[in-house]
Amino acid sequence: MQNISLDTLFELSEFFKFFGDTTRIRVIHLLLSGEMSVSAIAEKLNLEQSVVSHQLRILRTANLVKPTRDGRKIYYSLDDEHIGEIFNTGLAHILHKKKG
Amino acid sequence: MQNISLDTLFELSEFFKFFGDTTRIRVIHLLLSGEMSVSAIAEKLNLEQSVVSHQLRILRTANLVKPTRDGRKIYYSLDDEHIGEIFNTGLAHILHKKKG
DNA sequence: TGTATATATGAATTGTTGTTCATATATTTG
DNA sequence: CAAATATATGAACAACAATTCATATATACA
Repeated sequence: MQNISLDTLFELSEFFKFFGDTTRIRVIHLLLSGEMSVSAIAEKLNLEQSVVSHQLRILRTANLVKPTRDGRKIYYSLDDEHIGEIFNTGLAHILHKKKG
Repeated sequence: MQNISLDTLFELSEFFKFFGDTTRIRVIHLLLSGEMSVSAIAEKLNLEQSVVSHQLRILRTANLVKPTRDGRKIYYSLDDEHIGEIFNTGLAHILHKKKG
């Protein structure tokens, strides 16, 4: 293994935290299929609008999603090439584990 | 994207949580080079023994690491083929981001 | 310009998680 | 078997994070 700075390891753990919440992982999963408005996300996931907005702000601040306004709706999409890769790597693990 | 059950998405977020803590990611990083005793981990990471033990228990319960006793020392090693893959995928993201 | 709709945000609350400290358990060795 | 060493664990505390609720901001449209 390479020599990785304490700072980088900290950032790495911070990065994984974004995937470590059910609400956010569900939002991420949804956006893997394409952009979606806040209200559509809330409806699809059966969550309050405020919950979705709060979590989207966290993801947006981290540049994991990006907003595009169209009228009064704001469409969010994934803004990072690596998100799908990370998601799928983790998913492969879960599914593999399920099989035993 | 596939249809992934709510349950699986929950497990996925729980799985990523293990990587979402500085202490744990540092332990994982260390163990990527091979097995190591609890005291050696604590010394190397400059952490209290108790802190390391507590976090190792979390990783052990999740079957991410496994212990092997040798005398009074207990050596921990990674017990999951996917850990390195996940770690490196995340790391690639961080390093890529650093470059801009 | 007033009303409705879409989203964001702040404050309070609640739940969760990590660390600390003290102590327990297990193993080796004198 | 007592003392020393290695690790584990429980309880208390502190820090943090997610949700809720109320409200603010922004846009569209009559």
